[in-house]
Amino acid sequence: MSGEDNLLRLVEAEESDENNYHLQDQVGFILRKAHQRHVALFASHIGDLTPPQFAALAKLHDIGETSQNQLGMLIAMDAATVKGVIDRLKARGLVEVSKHEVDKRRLLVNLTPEGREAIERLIPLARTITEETLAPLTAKEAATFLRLLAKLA
Amino acid sequence: MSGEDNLLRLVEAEESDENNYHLQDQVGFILRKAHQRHVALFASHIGDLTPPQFAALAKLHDIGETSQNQLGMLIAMDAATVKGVIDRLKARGLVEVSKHEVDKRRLLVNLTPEGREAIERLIPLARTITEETLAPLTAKEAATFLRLLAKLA
DNA sequence: CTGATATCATTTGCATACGAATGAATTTGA
DNA sequence: TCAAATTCATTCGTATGCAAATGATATCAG
Repeated sequence: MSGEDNLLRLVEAEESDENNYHLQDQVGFILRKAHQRHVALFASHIGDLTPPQFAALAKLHDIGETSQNQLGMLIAMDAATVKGVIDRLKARGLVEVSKHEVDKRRLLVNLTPEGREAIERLIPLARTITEETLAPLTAKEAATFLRLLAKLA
Repeated sequence: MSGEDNLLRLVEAEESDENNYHLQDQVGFILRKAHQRHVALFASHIGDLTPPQFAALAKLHDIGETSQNQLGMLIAMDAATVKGVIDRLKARGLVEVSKHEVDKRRLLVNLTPEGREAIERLIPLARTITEETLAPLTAKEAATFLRLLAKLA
């Protein structure tokens, strides 16, 4: 096969690195898969609560009563999404809501005693999930990864 | 304030690093936010296609006709999810489906000419999206990040 | 050859996730 | 002060994402 033939093959089959788009190398695609893996790990340890539900309970445990909107800000959910999450936690008796006395637009959300018991029981499991998610990395790699990931988020 | 008072405050308020759980430092939470940011960037450049839809078209462009199930494997979607994605792409005329002649269980999926035109037009935009997603990192950091992220995914 | 097993696709149900529109309440600014 | 702009929450529509159940087809094992 001549050099021209090789060049022709490259061009026609788009095999050169510059012309060929590799989905599996794109940051967005790998980010989506890494996120999927984490969610699956989470579900394997905490089957009756989703990561967003856990995030809501953990944040309420951390900061105490707050408005639904403010909670959404803190756990990176828009208003429509946080409403659904809180509705489901409320239906299960893990949070309770009340009207803000002064600002009647606001809906205050707080843990119930059951919610507090649940989140305190689950936090150790969450630490395990974090460890397992990072298990493919060495401690040093994990620290580097978290630093860079935080810059992207 | 005495030393005992300080210790007491630490214990009661759970302010020690070991007792306090910081949601915003957990890899799962940051992973979710980084993914959200990428999806938003994607939408700002490619408004009429979602990342999963783009992934399906890009993979079909890469490997040609394949079964719906096989495509799902390649783009990390379960059977139920990939069906919805393909249904919507089909409704827009970007892919077409046909029965496998031998194995009657399989549904073959392929790009239409319109789908091919679309994905070839969009791939340059996807490269830009990848660049913008990684923009907070230096080139060296981005390479490190992608290497570690791939180990997690 | 045939019953057990496995694979492919579909459907249902539930849970994010977000844009857009809406209504109620509050804050701002001229 | 009071009309305009903003904020908070809700609702609707669309799109993943996955578990579980189901039906059709194909493969395997005895």
